Amino acid sequence: MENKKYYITTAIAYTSGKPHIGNTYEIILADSIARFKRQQGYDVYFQTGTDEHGQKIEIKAEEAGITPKEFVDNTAGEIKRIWDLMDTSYDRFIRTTDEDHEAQVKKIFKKLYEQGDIYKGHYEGLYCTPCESFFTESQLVDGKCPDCGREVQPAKEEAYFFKMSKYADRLIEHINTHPEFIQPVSRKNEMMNNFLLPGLQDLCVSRTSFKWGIPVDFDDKHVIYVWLDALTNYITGIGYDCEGNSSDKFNKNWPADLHLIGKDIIRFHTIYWPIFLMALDLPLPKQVFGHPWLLQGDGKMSKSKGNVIYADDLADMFGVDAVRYFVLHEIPFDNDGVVTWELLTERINSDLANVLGNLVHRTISMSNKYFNGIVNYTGVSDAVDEDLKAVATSTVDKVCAKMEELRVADAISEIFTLFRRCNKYIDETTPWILAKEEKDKPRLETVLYNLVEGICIGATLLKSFMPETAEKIFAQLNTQERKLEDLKTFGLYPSGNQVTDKPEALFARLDLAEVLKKAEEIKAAQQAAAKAEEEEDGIEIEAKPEITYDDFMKMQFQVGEIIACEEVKKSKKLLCSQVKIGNQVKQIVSGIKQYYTAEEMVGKKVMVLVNLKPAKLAGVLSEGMLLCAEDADGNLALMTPEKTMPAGAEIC
RNA sequence: CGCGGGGUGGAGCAGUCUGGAAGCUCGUCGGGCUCAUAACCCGAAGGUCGUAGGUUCAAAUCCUGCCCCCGCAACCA
Repeated sequence: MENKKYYITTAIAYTSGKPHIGNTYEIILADSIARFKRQQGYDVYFQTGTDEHGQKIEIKAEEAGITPKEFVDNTAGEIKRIWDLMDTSYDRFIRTTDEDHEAQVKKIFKKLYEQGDIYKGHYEGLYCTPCESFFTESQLVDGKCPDCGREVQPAKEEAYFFKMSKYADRLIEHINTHPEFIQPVSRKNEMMNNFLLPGLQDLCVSRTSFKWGIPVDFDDKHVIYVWLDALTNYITGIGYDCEGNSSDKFNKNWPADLHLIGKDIIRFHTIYWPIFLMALDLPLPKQVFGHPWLLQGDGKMSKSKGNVIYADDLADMFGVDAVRYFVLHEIPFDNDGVVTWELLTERINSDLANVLGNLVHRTISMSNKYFNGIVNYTGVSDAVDEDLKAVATSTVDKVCAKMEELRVADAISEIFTLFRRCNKYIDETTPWILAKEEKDKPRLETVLYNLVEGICIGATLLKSFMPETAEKIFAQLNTQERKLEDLKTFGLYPSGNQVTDKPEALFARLDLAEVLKKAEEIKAAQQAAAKAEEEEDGIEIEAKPEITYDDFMKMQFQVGEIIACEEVKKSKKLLCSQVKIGNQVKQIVSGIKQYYTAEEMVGKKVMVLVNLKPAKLAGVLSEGMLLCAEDADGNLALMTPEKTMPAGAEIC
């Protein structure tokens, strides 16, 4: 009989830049699940890839002076390189610029249009012609364009929309009758209450504002906008054809068993994607798991802070399996995990070097020391053996149960419980004492045999999570992985087998000070690179339309003195200042809280745009604007007169 | 009242859905051991489970109010 199939996907990564360790987590998680399913005997198909279209890429490519295609070739290459480096066993790396994908997406779009699910409408809003942008009512400044300040006109841009509402009831029904569909379940209510029950809005599925995308084939002003392009990779990648000529691979693998995605895009995968599938008359994926994130210990990752952690840097320093272990272990199930150099070092030293590495090493060393590496089962057992055996043979079921719930971190913990049990067994049996008496040698042989056997069972289970390490263990023990069912039987290691005479440490212990020193070097290099990039390109200057001297003279700038300042409650960025300008005092709210404290503001002489129409910010009235210089990272510096000037002095 | 996540011994987390003796890893202290990567094993100290109420025979767990932290959104004049 053919093995049961299992189709698993990751989200496709957006090719706007190099993925950091948090992005890399997803592929490692998916790989572990895929490998484990294979170990369980499933016929697994594992797809990952890249999402390569969109305005952002068009802009980035232009900045870099290359074509969008060249740009995404670079980043997709980089992403694939990291996926490969992390030893991930995907079957296809799909790119949304792949020909087969593009061709099929066009056809799907056309089909949905022809059957009436997609209709031509228009995106309505207020349009600023010079800026070529739409704005909503709330974005306008004084009823004018927030970018250039000109008049805006009500305008319509032609766009295609997908009729979401048509399928909403069916989707609600499906979600209610398939509680396992959205994981973790806590997300289900969020989707229902926020989107489905209030009623779905039709989704805009085309754009005319940029070109870098798959053109709508019957209307080439339009390109197909992200979700219809990106989500469909899950079916186009395995050979779906909407004209009925789908491949065998598709027929076998669809529907997907698991879409593994970040928790930020659950909505797209549990609402839009199922609805697209319904429109195509295809079955829905069995499960969508929105995993939590791996976060940086010291604030958001940013290159200019130099705290971005990349998988390849980590792999260089610690090895691929150590990185895999860390990210898998650190993210329990539905809570975000944290990555810091300290935590990484702690986990590697404690779990990998001390518990696992040392166990394997000491066991092999003793086998060599006492029996020249020959591992014999002599049958001289003892009551203490029973608990070891019980733990060893029950681990497989525990691991399978955890994996069934996608609790990968817990599954790994179960395996390490076995390794810890083995270490304890050594203390219980004191092999070094047995070795002193010739009459105890048979018992000693069995003790070592039991240890080797326990390690083999653990290593087999470890293989999906740390493939390279498992192989190293098998090589050192001169054996191979087993089938999972065989792990319930204790004693399958061939008696009389010989282990290596040169055991090698699986993981070196790390010195935290040295790790931190290297981390500092990486940080410095990263900051230098970020700075160089900025200097090389200069700061992006977005040219505004030319203005006349009269236009300029309309603006009244004066020196103001901050005579009082307080934080605006309920706002992270706003400070509210009382500014003395000549004989009057104005209240001005500014988004500078992150750069200045209320106390240090007081007494400063600043440059003020005085005749700006008052507006409310976070509910507080603001009657002008404090002028600041701002760099690419958003750092601010107030403009102050270079020589002492009285409050109220005109700036011209 | 924008949305969401969180607050459990010094650190990082599990446990909360399905109330019923507060658990894991690290660290600290004490002990044991010497096969091993100063690793391993045992023991101990350390927690009003953010806070105030409520429901209950029983609350970390259910309900209500409040405080604090972190994302996102908004505001960044």
